[in-house]
Amino acid sequence: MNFQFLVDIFQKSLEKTGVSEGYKLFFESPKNPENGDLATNVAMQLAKAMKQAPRQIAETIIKNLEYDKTIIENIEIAGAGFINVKFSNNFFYNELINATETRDLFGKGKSGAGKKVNVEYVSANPTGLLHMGHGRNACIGDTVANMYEWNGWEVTREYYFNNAGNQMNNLGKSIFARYMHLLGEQDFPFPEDGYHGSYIITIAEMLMTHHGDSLKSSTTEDLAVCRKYGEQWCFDRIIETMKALNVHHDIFFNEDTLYTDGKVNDVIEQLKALNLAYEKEGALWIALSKMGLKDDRVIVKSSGEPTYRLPDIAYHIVKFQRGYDQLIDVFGADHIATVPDVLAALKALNYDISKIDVLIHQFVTLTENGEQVKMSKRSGKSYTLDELIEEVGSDVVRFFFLMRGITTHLEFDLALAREQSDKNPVFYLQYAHARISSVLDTAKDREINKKDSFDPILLKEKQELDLIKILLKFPAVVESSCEKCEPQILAEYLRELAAAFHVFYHDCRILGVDSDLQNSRLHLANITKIAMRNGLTILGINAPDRM
RNA sequence: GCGCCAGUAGCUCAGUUGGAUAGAGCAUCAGCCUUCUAAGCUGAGGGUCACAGGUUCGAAUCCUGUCUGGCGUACCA
Repeated sequence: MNFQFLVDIFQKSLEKTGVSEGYKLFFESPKNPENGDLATNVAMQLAKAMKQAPRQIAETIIKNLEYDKTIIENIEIAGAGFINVKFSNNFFYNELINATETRDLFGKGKSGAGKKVNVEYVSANPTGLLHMGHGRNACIGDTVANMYEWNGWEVTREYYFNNAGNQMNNLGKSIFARYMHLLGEQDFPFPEDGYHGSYIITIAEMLMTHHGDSLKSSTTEDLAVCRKYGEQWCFDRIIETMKALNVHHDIFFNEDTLYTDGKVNDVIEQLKALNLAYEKEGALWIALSKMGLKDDRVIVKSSGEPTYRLPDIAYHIVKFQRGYDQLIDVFGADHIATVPDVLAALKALNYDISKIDVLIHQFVTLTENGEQVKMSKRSGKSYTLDELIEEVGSDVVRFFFLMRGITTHLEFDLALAREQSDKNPVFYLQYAHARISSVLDTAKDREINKKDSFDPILLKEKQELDLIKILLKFPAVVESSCEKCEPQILAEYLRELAAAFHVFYHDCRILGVDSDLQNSRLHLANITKIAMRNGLTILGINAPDRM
């Protein structure tokens, strides 16, 4: 629904009233339906400046209002000075016709037409299997990317593959130690902060089948083989897990290319040229204190290895140079410390950081029977994402990760997720879709053919009008959930839509009523199905025809 | 110590640039299937919006302080 016309006619009325500033004209839908379809508080905002009672101002505004009475049924003053607008049913009927004409593309927006966005998500190190936290990240990132696509953006989905640095060496050493153990060298020391998971042993076993004891001499090359082998194994498994979760990427950006292409050195040179990097105690520091932050940080360790901040900066520059209109990073709360540093450095290097949107999601806790299931990659005791998907299915996993706001801590209730019943919230949505499919199938079986057009005026029951009104919000919800990068808004909306459909279905028969009414109701059911399917598709969840 | 996120019904969470009587799901209780899928629908109970101040016509929402939990505060990522 497009309410711009409403803003326009109010704007005109305000001009006629002689008001030109001191207010922000906007409409919101009142909680209580008795207060109409849309309301504005503009009269209350003006009360002080105009030195008049809000209700009196509202009266003047309404008097100067010119509007089409076939579209707006009623405008009245209520409460402390709200102006409530009630649309006529005709308005909704026209909008419903417009919506059905978009067919399968209902909800598709154009606000991003011609613009390019890069969404980076998951970006887990290839040092192990994905766990719950990565799962939330993957679902948020993938869904945000879907939302941008639905609003007309050209979307690049990217995974930053940290295959350089200390953690990778650590992986190589852990694998090598297990490899030595398998060769009977039980006393070979396991690295102190090594990876303890059983998958390391699996990798070592495979390594032994391929290489026998040829790596035993423990040269740098041997360790590099372990490292590379482990990286590939982890990468393959990560891809598999994401595939099971309906998550994919267009680009896997390898961190090590930042070194081979000289991008990291470029950053160092540029920072030095701006006098923003300096040597101290054998390390290279970035002068964040000159950029408005509190402490300077090391970007190249005294060992000669860079810290994560440096490649992070270089990587963002690479993304900037590809010419996106917007860059989105999806990070877990544990990465929060790096964000201000990277942004400050990019700003100092003259990049427009207003194009960067960093989404920080809070942690996931997995509970079962009121007890927390801990997950830590290095200790090895973890409930992997694979196991979770295997156990409850991808649809449930995705919905559980998306049904909460990204800034809140998410409690993943395993018992509830396992529940294959009406208690499980995702089924409520899928069931609405399956029900509609079933009715449409039954109609076909009975050789009831939906006509090309329908008469919306026949849809005059309260349940029908309620459903229509909620249905018409769909495109705006797709747009605002994208603007706010908040999948939860869409998930919550779909629950509301499903509820409105279930009530309609319960109270209004679709098949077997008067044939014109039957035709109109079939159309209403059909467009509801399309909205539900499109919404679920954006969330990456299946819309089943049968349950 | 400092920074970020959070604190709303028994539990998990919504609450749109400050708005009208603070909502939903689950749980509890009471109803509804000879008719298109009961994984559904209807109703009831359930609240000091962590606490204390402040801003104003109006605060769960904004400001200040306090308390509680999570994350961070590395020459790990």
